[in-house]
Amino acid sequence: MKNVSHLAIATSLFADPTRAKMLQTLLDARFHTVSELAMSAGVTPQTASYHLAKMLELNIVQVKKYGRHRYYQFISKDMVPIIESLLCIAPEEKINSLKQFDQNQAIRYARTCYDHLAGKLGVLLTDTLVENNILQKNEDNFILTQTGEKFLINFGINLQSIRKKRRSFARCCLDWSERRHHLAGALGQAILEHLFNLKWIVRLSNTRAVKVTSLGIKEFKQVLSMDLE
Amino acid sequence: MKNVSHLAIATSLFADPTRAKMLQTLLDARFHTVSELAMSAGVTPQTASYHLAKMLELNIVQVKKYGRHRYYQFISKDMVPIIESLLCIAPEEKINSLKQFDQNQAIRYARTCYDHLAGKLGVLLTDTLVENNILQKNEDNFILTQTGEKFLINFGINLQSIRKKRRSFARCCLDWSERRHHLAGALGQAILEHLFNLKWIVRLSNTRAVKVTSLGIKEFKQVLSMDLE
DNA sequence: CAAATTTGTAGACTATCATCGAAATATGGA
DNA sequence: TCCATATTTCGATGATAGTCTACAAATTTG
Repeated sequence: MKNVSHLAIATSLFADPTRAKMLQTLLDARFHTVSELAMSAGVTPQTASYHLAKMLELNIVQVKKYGRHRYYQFISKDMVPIIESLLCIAPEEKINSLKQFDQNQAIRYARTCYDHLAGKLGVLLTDTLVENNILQKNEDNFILTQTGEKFLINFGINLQSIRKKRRSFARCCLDWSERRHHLAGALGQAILEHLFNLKWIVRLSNTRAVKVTSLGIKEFKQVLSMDLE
Repeated sequence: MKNVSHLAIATSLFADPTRAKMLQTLLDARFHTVSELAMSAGVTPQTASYHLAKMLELNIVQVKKYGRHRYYQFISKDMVPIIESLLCIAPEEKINSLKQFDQNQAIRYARTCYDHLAGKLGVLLTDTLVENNILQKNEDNFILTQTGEKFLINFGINLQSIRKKRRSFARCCLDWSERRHHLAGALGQAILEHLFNLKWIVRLSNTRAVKVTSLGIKEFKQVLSMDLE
């Protein structure tokens, strides 16, 4: 290969449909085997292996070996906002089947954006926190109000340990499907984890979409006045 | 083309070395002709024309016609942080000639990041504004202090008109060459424009690198205590 | 009006990349 | 130890994209 612009090398990672599918699968922050990634991308394990070798070479995934299984995961969260912002400028995807439509709707409704909640639910939750004066929007960040501190402590969030983390506390993340901001950062991560622990939402297999449980529907309404029905 | 991931479509724009070069040229926010872009990318005008057609189709550039010249420019600033963040994950570029080394140094030293100042100088200026209590860093934003308001008004910045703009006021932008933040947003734009107007810095031909003038060296030192020698 | 310049289009060519089948390697289980 | 499973490697193949030459179209200049 000739002397090539490094921008092209970086983006060529995403510029193949198969790799793009695999990368979006990896956005659920879980470990995935070669076979799983092959299935989700609709290619053979040989093809998946070829692509994973490329991503290893360019240091965007890491691999852990357990017996004959290889578990792949993103090396760093830095990829996440890049991928989300690339999705913001991506053209609309054509839907060719009912299954694809359902999957698309599910992803748009509620998904993990690596370690925080995104989609319609993520944006609605963020809006609700702002409307209830728990958070205040300030350009590309959210500020936690005093009212909000009380509420979150009461809700079960350990603010002290979150504040110790060396990362953005309450960052805005531009939601590609809603084209508005949802809450990211350490607080976004803590809230997502807490929602899983409370079982208001659950993970699904083979997708980074998440499902609101019956309990969740009830509790979102009771605790946050969010009507999800 | 088969049913393709929209992420791949979006990123394929950047994933070709020629297009990547053209896009980085366009990052200087100026209009460029087909011939200019062809030259900066090292291809024939026909090849440049082919690539520009693709970018037009995917709505990232706009074209204005004046006689037989076609002037291309980015449609939106939204591409800029995406490109900068992609450059953050890009591998280091190999330097094969002294000229390339000089160009690389110039770009790293001081460049326009579409409409604000980036590079070593951009980060140093930002640091200086923070150290002198003109700005305060707050996660992904800067806050203008009262001291800072007085300073900037005195410096010749029209804060009132900037505040009216519907965009981020003083956003952080991650500098790919320094791997630290420089000031972006409406304030970043105003300061860059003002530095051009004061002739402390000047644009160069065929590059988005900017040059600090002799006057600029003097004034940066006198007004901001920045030693650029 | 002819020549020059800029840009776009068509077609051919080349290089590169992604794919899979077959086979090899590594590991686990019976 | 043999068989099964997961993954990687190799080689072949086909598809696609980017390139340039040649030419056409639009506009400007002399």
